[in-house]
Amino acid sequence: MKPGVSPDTFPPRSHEAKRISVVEAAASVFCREGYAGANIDLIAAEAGVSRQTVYNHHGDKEKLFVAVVRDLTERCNAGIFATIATFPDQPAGLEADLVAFAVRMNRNCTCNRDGRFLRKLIQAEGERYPELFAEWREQGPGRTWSALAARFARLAYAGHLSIDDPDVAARQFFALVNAELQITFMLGGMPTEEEVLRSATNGVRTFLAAFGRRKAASVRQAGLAHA
Amino acid sequence: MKPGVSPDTFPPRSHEAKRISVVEAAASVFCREGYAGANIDLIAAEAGVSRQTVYNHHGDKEKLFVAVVRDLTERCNAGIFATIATFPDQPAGLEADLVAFAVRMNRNCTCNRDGRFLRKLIQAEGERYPELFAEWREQGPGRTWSALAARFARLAYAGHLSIDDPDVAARQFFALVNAELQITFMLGGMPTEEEVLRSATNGVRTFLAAFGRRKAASVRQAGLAHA
DNA sequence: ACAAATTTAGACAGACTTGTCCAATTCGTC
DNA sequence: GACGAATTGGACAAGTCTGTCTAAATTTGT
Repeated sequence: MKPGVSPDTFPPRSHEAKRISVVEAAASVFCREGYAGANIDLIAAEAGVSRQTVYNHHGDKEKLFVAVVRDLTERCNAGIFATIATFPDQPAGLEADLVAFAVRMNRNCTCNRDGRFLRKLIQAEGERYPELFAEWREQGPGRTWSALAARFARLAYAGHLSIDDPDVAARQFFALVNAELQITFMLGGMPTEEEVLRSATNGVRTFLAAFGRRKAASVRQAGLAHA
Repeated sequence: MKPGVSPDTFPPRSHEAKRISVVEAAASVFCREGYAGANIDLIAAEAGVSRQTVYNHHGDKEKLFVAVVRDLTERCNAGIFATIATFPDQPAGLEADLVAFAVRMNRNCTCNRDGRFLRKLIQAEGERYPELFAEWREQGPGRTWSALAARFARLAYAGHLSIDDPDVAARQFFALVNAELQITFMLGGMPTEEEVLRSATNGVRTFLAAFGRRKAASVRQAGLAHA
């Protein structure tokens, strides 16, 4: 991974810092302009380094692009798993806890800088790099859905939910919670805190109406009705 | 709209046919390569015309791109409204009818060539042409959601569903029905007929569990469980 | 303070694009 | 069959971009 150096002395931090700076600037420019439209000079300028430094670190444009996607995938996955770890296993108030979880997921994974960038790169360039994005698919959604499904299964086993197929339920949870943000996502925009909360609230409410234990039948009519 | 011609004789059909041919080839190339990566020579070749003809018809690359998006938007909207017209207002079997409707929607609008192309262009270039895609947003999703919400409201009023907010329900219906196709859509792929059916079936089942009238409480456990 | 490695700015060739121009050809129509 | 409009292919200038190279300046560790 690291460029060849003397036995025990590794390159100064500034070296690594610049590498990161370049990758981040590249992520931003690739997303804004597309792969073909991205300009190495612009990336260098935005990273605050010279063009030559970009080539020294990453070889060529395509390798830089791959590095960007790998980087984003890794960070996003880390964020997703960290957030899944906060899933409410022993909920005090199920609706409130699931809403809070959904909002965390949105804020820390789906809507943050890395999440939006990765999504856009996948959408725009996914077909051009099949193996790269197949890798993302396995590492990301593949493991993510399983992990989330396991949490829902546990919640069902503990009697808080009534679920036939945890995998389907997990995917539907996500779909419901993001239902009102689709168009904003499509255009690469950043929903407001309030929109996220509203979409999550409406989504969780419907999710519980479908999968909630029937004991508390008044759940759906309880809260304020967000338009 | 049409280019200036003599009073009563309009250009031969071949003229218009080539215009269409160019726009379709352009849609394909813009989607595959992105705006910046799209090459006019390639578009011309794919359309089976000379480069000069492309310029004769559309002026320049940007105007051609706008024409492509307008064209796709128009056709997609027409398809969407035509499909919404087949919404089951007086359902014989509610679940089966809604599944069939969802499958129609997917096949004729979301997953067909125009739908996939338009979605990709919006995702990739939406930020670069705010007013163009704002127009799409108003003409497309804006009116679509209203129309669909109205249908659900009628269904609720007729006693087939129990819905608080028809707009929310309409968005959630779409989200649920496409829940299992998200990743395929992201990568610009085309789901199989079977995947579409499965996602629709699972989605409608959950939708009815949440919004169905309680009379038939056994709805959720009825059908075969699609994994 | 010194020596080695890294970074920088700039020039550079090669390739590629866009959009224009033009003469020759083809096509549809009368 | 002949006329006029549309189409074609090719050449073309102007601009942009990638990736390389070099010599000078800077930074880093010792």
